[in-house]
Amino acid sequence: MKLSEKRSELKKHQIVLSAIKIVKEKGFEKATMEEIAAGLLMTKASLYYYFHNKEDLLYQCHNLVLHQNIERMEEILLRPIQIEEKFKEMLKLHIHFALDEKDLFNMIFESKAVFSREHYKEIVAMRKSYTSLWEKMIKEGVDQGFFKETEPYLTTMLLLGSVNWIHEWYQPHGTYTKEQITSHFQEKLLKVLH
Amino acid sequence: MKLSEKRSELKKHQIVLSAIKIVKEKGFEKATMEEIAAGLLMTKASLYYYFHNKEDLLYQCHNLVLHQNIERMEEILLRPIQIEEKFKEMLKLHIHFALDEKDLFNMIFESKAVFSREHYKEIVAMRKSYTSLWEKMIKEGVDQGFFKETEPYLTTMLLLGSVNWIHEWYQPHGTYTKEQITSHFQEKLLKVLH
Amino acid sequence: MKLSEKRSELKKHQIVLSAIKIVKEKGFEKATMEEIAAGLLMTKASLYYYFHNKEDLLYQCHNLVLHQNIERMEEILLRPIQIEEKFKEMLKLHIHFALDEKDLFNMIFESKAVFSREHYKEIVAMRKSYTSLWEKMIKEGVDQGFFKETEPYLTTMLLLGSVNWIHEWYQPHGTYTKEQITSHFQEKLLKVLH
Amino acid sequence: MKLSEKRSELKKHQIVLSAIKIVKEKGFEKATMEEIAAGLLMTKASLYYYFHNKEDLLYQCHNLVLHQNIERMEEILLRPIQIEEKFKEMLKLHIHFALDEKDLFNMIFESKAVFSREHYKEIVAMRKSYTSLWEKMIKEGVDQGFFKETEPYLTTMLLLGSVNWIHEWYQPHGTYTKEQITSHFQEKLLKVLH
DNA sequence: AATGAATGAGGGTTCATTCAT
DNA sequence: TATGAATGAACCCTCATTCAT
Repeated sequence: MKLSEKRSELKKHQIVLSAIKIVKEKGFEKATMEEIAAGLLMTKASLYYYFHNKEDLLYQCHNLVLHQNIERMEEILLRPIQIEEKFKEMLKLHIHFALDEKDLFNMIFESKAVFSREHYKEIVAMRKSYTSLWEKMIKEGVDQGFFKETEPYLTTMLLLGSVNWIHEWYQPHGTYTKEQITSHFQEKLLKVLH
Repeated sequence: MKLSEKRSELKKHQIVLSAIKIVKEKGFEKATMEEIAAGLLMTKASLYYYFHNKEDLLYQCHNLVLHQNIERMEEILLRPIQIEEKFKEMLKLHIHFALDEKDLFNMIFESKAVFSREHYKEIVAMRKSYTSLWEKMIKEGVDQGFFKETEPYLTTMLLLGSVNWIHEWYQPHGTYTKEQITSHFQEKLLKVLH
Repeated sequence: MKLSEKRSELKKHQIVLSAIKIVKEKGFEKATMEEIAAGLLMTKASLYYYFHNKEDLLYQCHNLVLHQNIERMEEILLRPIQIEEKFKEMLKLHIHFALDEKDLFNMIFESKAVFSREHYKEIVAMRKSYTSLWEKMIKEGVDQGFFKETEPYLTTMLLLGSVNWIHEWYQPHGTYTKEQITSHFQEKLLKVLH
Repeated sequence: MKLSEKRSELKKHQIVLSAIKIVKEKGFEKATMEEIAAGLLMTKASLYYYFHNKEDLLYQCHNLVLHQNIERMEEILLRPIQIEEKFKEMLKLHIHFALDEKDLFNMIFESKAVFSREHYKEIVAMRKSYTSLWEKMIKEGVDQGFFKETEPYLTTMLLLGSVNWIHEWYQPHGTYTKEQITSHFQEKLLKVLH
């Protein structure tokens, strides 16, 4: 890779980061090219040098974030700890992501007719990778005799659903703290697996 | 109620249904007044005869759907059946609603900065009514000694979250039928309550 | 005139009065048919039974108000008082009208491209009637040897201009009261006539 | 200032001029962005590249015109001529402006609920600057013993009102020429000051 | 590699006007 | 007489996208 290409890649990355930031602040639909560019002291026209269009840029954002999360989950899966601890850690990570990065999280888990068919296929595949990690964890628990489960997929969906929902009712200064919620969900959802 | 008023109410209802349909297809933000009107062979200007603005119309959609569901849930709660059966029935109803009314469902449970402060308050109150029914059911089970639960609210959120998510991964002609999913969730979520 | 016609005339008059009221409150351009009708517990569609269109209705308003003013001015002109007193009275009346009926006043003296050519001609004629009264008063003063003036028309325009402008800078609770202003203008403008 | 900025300023200026022209023809409220743009063979969307919104554009129009006038007036005030000559010159300038820039003039002296609170404050301040120049002139005359006046503000309002009104009755090819009118007003209004 | 400038397409909203009833 | 209902035409404004430079 030539130097110029490297510099180009770097710039692309910066743009993606800026876009992510805006999505975090304004939400998925309200993020405008103008604002994404402004965050980098660029003009929106320049963005089109690096990305075909808005959908493309947003897709890259999606990718980056989801990949990061997958990596973190994989890291947890590899730790030499009890399966129940793994489960708790994964849950904790997911919950914190959902609550701390609300809109970003939305982008990943609730994007509808925003992406092109092409990209959408890849998105589905990537999500599959993510949920597979959870299924893998469940199977590991089953193999080790800690969990009972014949439908890891359905149960993964149950787990993720319950936690994906949290950001809809969680209130930063409400009755329950993030830690209390995490703890409660860890306990209850373990019952599902046992 | 006079005939003309009845006809007016009917039209309003039709518009709401059309709006719901468009919201189902396009999502909340992408639904346009133009398209909502077109579905009824009207012009968008006509909609303003029945509703103050887009936000108002969407709020009415929200109301209609949520009220219907609350009524149905209340009916189940009053049935003279075992608490576990009640739970299963409520879950079944909620799941079927979530799957049959996909994006409308989204509108109800994911509306954020779309509604006016006035309307938003009422929405929050209405949702509270709905979740209260679930909490009530849980407490009933606890009182009868069938369930163990010290945080009915958190657990309600867990239950609803897990099923609200189904529409994101459910595929009409996929591996699992609606019935299988329902059955699986009933079984697993009962574990949470026990 | 048949009874039905009489009733119709009455209704027309009521509508005109309502329209005048709205113009007073909202200004000329912002007065809507909807609101004019609402003031009479009617629907805007009904207005079209009595008036061809908005322009027609507004024209009638214009007429009524201007005629009223003309009548009052004529009454002053006929009083058996000193010419300078007449002048002062006319000035006072005009100023009070301008300040108390701001938007109504605007309608009469600042209407631009709102009226049809047909109506506009009549409006111009009516205004001419009004200004003629001032010219007449000036001439009377000249004939009696109190005023010196060779161009009554131009001076009338000068007088009226200076007072028509007051509502643009007058502040109800400002430095100067209506009475102080009236008094100052009476004094200064008399100098113009002498 | 860079070339590009200069070009941008020029364009802005052109737009303002176009807006002024439309306002002249149609009046303040009836001037549309569409038409303002059409006058420059642009689309209305382009206008939003240079101005935040219609109100902003119209505010700039206002500014341009009023500033120009203030400058010219200040220049007259500084001339080493008799105070009565100054007065006549100022009056002449104002009249010519009022007649040559008819409705634009209206915009400046009759704008009410059109401007934002922010802009409105500045407008009031700017007008104050303008009228202050007249008051200053009057006081100068009083100090030099040529004029008698205890209320320069009220009299300024009287003077300006009388001439601001001219454009409402002046007819380019009517009985009186601009020069005759100017001459008449100079003479009569001097009486007010003496 | 970047951008100033322009635009097309569309969105929500308002309002005078019409017309069948 | 009166109106409920509908509409067309405008209006202001936004934004992704393009293109010459």
